Amino acid sequence: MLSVVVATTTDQVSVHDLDDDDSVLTTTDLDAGDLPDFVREREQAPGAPAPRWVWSDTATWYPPLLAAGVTVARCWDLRLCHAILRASALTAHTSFASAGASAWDQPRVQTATDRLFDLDPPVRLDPLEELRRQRRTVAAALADDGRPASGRLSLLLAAESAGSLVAAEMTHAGVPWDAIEHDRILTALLGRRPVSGYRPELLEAKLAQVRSALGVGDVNPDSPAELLKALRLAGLPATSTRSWELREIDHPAIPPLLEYKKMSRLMTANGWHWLDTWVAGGRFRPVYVPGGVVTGRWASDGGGALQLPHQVRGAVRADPGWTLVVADAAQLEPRILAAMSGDRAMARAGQATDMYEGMVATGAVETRQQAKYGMLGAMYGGTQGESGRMLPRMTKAYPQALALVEHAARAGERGEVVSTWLGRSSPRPGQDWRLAQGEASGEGATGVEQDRARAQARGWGRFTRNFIVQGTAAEWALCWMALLRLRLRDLTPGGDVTAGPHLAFFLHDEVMVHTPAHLAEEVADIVRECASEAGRLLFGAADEASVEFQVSVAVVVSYAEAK
DNA sequence: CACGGCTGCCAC
DNA sequence: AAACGTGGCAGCCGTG
Repeated sequence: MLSVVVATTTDQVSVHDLDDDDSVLTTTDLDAGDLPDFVREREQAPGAPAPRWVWSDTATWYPPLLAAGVTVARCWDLRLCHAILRASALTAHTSFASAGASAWDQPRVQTATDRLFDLDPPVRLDPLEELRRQRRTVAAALADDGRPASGRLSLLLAAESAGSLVAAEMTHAGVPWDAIEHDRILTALLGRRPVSGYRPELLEAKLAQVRSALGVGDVNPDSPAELLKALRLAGLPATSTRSWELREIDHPAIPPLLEYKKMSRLMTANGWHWLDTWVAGGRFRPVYVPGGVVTGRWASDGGGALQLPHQVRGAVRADPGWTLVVADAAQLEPRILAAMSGDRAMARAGQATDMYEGMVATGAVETRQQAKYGMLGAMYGGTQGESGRMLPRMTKAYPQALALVEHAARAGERGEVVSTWLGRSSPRPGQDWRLAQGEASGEGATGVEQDRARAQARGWGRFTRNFIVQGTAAEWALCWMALLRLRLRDLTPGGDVTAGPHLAFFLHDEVMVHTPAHLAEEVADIVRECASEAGRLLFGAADEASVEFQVSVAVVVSYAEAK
């Protein structure tokens, strides 16, 4: 059963219940403030299956429900699904793809005009019409070979929508954060918190070492230009102030400088100011942006949620009586490549707990390190170093897998679109790119222009090569979380997600569940089961040729203990 | 002085 | 070891 939520004015809502052909059975008009109770009743109605709530945008509708202690089992996020369907190669032949841009193509953030007229974007949209268009478009989806492809696309839209629920619920729950422990970490590494505008004691001392080793009194180490000048004046052969370059230089100023940079980075990115800004009431509440990355990965907005440095992970601590179940999908992208290419030799390696060891065991390479760099090179398009050297070995051992990524790279070099396993498609290259390609192939093009165009083409090829793997890995992760979320929900009494085990953090191929300690082992099993099930959901029933999606699970009090 | 480009480093 | 994908973010620095 689909229930479509429509904002009729800023404080009036209509809910349309639809039958199987999307015609309206009943309509209920409500004050917006009565929506949480209405949704709660529908979700908990005995005997009736919970509806799938269709709304313009989970990020707009769901947080107020969560704040009122109401959760929903399923939804359809029209804005996120719209974006997928507009760009997908599977629906490129439909009127949905060829129509001009509409309000549904706008980003979610309110425009100045919306605020001026006190209108939320959803008020000006017609979710019911949009739903019908999307359903028709999915039904018309066709694969490359002309066969119907609505199954995969439906799964993608469901997974994307489930992801939007997970994102809102995780922001609502927050990451359990021990501010006292965070302060302890900072104080141990940097010295006590200084008054603003000053450096903490240990950082200042480190800087004094740098200055004295360089024989300068006042260089500002935070200005790359000034620092580089000082380094060169002291006779160091530096061409930049990047740590990896400085590491190669043998000079007494280098070790303290590298330490200074590390300390300084910690203070500016995740220091006391970050703590003041982002942690409140023992929770870090990042804002996740589902679909925020072209490949389908999530982005984040504020707080740097997707780059939590290992240095501060000790501050992520379960509540008393609770524990963290941290699960990491092992070698996710190589496994994804094996599964989507149908490469049987690579799939065999992918049945091992450690896929890179599996590649060694099956004789493709000699060492785990070679396997790792070889795979990264294959997926990123590396040409240099160990990656480049391993490429012929990879191609020989795993011809089908390498052919798949090479094919994607060639398509990108020609400016064509590539798609993930479930049908999310890459953007087309920008106008500058196309212009450069056109000019380089025309008469009178200089060698420099041609070289630059070729370099740009190869660059876009590396993007599309990586897109199909990274994007499909993101789809697997969405399915993993969607399944996990529903299983955890069954263990949680009442409406509030934080009353029982719940997802607290997500990072591309890793999830964290905050759970009452006595349920930790049960949760760990569920996490593993959902990983396998996500593999079957995407790639079909398990057989001897299928990849096993292994996860390493740690039951810990502090995030620093995981991995 | 607001803004955007650049540098450098963090995560996967 | 160094350069090969996706991002966020702080601070610097030039520009209008």
